[in-house]
Amino acid sequence: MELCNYCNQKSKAAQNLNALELEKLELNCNPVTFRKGDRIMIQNALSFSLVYVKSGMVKVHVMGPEREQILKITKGPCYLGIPTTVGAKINQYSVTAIMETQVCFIGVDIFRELLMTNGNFAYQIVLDLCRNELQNFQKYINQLQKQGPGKIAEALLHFSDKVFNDLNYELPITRNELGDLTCTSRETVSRILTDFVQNKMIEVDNRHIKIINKKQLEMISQMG
DNA sequence: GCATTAACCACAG
DNA sequence: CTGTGGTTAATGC
Repeated sequence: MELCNYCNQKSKAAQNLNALELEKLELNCNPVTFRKGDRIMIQNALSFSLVYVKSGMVKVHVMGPEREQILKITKGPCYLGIPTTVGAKINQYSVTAIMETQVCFIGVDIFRELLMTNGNFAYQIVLDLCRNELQNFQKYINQLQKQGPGKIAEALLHFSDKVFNDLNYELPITRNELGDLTCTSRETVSRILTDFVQNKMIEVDNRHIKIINKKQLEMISQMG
């Protein structure tokens, strides 16, 4: 087993742990590598561990009454499942790898113990949860009040700014999933993308996206 | 009414 | 898995 002490991808929170605490963590930390498409957490399953994504990329999604809803696409390093594991026992959502992803499953009991005994650790976790919630509020508003082009523009910019830090990138998901992420249909996604191409805002080659006119995309994203 | 927007269906690469 | 065309329903001048 990998030793947490020597882990080169320690979270900001875990950097506050002392040798003894890291040893405890080690006993309840199980590293696993997932392939693209593998389910890491399953909605409605009982779970006693949360997930620390060391590297890779995942989608967090729920099956709603009508359709699949993607809550977010996120890359490591990050914690996932803290709300649903610490706050509930049954997973409220699923997590699926969209590329090769290395994670550690961390037992909820040891995690609770660390929260209670190490304030600096706990503070970093709270900080993380806060940022997450704010980001979620932002997404609610965007998705509820913007119309199609605004939502798609926002998603494209999100990948460019927050995920890849590049104007050129490989879209990690299908058009269908992009629809599930932005609350539109795959048909609408593909129409809007060709529209963006015709208006010279982006270039598209299958999954490859190149943002040419970022200003205008931002305009559309903001105007809705 | 008429225009806009987007979902649903169908069908073709 | 994607792109496109037709149809339909909702919404807003």
